Amino acid sequence: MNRASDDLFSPALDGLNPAQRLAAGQRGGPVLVIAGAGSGKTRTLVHRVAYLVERGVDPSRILLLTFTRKAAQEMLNRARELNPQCARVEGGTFHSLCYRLLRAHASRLGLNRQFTVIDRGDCEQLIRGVINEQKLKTKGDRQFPKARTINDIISKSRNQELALEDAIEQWAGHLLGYMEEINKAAQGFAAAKRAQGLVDYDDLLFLAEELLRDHDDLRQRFSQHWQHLLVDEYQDTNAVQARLLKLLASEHDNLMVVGDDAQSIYRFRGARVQNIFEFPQDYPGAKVVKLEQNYRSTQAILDLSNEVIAQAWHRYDKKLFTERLGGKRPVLRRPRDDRGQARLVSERIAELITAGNKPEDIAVLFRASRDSYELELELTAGRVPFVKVGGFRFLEASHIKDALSHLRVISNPSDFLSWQRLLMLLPGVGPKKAQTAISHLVDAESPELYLGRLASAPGLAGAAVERLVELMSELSDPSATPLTLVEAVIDYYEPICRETHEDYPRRLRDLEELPGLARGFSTLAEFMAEVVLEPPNSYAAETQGGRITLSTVHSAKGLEWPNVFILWATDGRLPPQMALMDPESLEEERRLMYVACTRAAGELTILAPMESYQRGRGVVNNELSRFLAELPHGLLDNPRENVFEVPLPQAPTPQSRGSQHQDRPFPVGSMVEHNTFGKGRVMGYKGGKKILVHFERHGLKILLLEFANLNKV
DNA sequence: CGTTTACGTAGACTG
DNA sequence: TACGTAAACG
Repeated sequence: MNRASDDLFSPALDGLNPAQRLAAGQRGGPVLVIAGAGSGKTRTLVHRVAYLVERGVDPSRILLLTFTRKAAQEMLNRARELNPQCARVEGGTFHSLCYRLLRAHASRLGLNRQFTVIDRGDCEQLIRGVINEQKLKTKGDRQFPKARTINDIISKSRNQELALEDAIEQWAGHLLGYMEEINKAAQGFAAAKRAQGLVDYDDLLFLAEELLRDHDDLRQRFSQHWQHLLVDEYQDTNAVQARLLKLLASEHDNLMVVGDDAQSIYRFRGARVQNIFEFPQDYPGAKVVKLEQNYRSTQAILDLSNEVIAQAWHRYDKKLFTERLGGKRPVLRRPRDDRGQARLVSERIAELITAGNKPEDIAVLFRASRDSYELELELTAGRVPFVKVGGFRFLEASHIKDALSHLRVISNPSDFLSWQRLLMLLPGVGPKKAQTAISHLVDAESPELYLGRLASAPGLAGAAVERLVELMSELSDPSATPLTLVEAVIDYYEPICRETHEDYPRRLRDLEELPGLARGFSTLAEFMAEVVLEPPNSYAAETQGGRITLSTVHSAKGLEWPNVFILWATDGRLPPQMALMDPESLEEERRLMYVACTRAAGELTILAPMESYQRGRGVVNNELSRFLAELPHGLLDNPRENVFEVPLPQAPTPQSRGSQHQDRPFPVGSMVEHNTFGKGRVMGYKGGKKILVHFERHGLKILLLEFANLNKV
């Protein structure tokens, strides 16, 4: 009878705590799950999937969207253990979903059906080409923005949906003088993509939105097809992703999003933490469930983490708690410099391993990829095996791009970017000859024609070209599998790689990874899309056992280890110098520190070298990261066993601490009214003196409490 | 002579 | 790594 009671006894909800059960056992409609770090978010989603299937929802009509495809696969594997039928649930990333939709309906948008997905490096090269072609840069102009910078600006303007000028103003004010050139570059870039059938990551989202928005039959069809949508990491979605969800959910509103505003760390690439705040308004009647019990860390680590995030502008107030009371207090150590830091960490790692800890239970986290450089040297010297995650991307390595460019022109012959790349591998061919050869290819329509023209293009002759033509005709065999194609390319490219790269042994080893990736794909297009769409970090991580992990904080998102080290917890590194001027960036850095701390289950060691060497400035003193310096005493252990180490800075004065918690006249989340700005919602407090309000008509404002003159609504 | 290639140096985050 | 310049190539 009682509908709630049959849910309560659903086997699919076994083993969940009450809050998790409440979330996983929703029948439908919009649901927002605020899932604190380590609160069993994945577990909840897994059980949610099993619950829906158990209730009779066709598994293939459930769609699970996650940050990486690997995350989706892992969740679905776990769900399958609860109910084998869950194997048929569909899962992936936003980008892979968009790719599928576009692939199936490219013609509706007038898009080349053979379109190729390109990565950031490709975008930059395309922009570089436009700059040269249109002579946007006057010779010797050192101020002229790099292709990378221009691409960043374009991508930011698109992700945040700002006019290009506004994006330049906000992110690169010093380049306002190049407005016209950047504008032309952006237009040329867009034109080049269109002409060559290239689609970048941003395009995937916007084109898919266009497809569903402008073609009502498709919107209806897909929305009806996926009856339940589950979205992980909602705090890191951007505006267009939120609109895509709206379109996909339009027929039923069965949308569950899961996230944690305190862990939003992708603002720099367009993520809108507001999405998670606005969800209840976007979906009136949405249920909000908070998961606050942490199953990962000891109380000592949570105490620190809670304080780190306590002053953040986050609206969904929550305090993590755990049953793992006590635990070792996190340790703060202040070695003299990065070598001292590397030595301390590697020594401690050696101790941990000697004491019986497994290497794979140890992780070292840092803000930027190069922050681990000294430690890598130290670990290599000490023969401690490690795997580094983040920073380097397999697919962006030049030798991988070289090899793949041959396959790209097979699946999309108008991909001139790849033609250029592969032609320039030929001896005696530089940008000029490649360009003229390509202009002879332009109006060829079939791969065969391309081949004919390639062989006869002016300036191209000789044994190397013959080998290339031979390879291309081999690759044109429509019955060949991706695996055999990849092997043919490697056979062809290997001698070139040996010639051009000093460090060819390492590069050849990378190339040997490709056949393994290609295995199992039946079409070249599928394989190429997979390789571009799946963040390549995950490939290496699969095979690693017996190694400690070195990772950027971003790449560590969602993961945990019993023992965690955080490097460079200093002002200038975490937060980085660049973030110090911009309050919103600084907030993101604080969340990053929070994410870093909450990765630790049992033991957390934070390092903050006293000094560092900076180009142009020599040796400089480092302040302890402001996110730690502002904390009350007692949360961190600060041993003085090392001569270079210094005690914690002065504890904050009693009144400043007191004021943080007491002078909060309006509860976070409540509505207030301001004389000029009108109504708004309290998002949080800043430093005890400032309040953060999101006004309905004026957006986010930081106001001084003393003068704001706010009234309760 | 126009191109390609080799080389030295400035500059770097995060996916 | 990428760009600018200079040497080498054809």
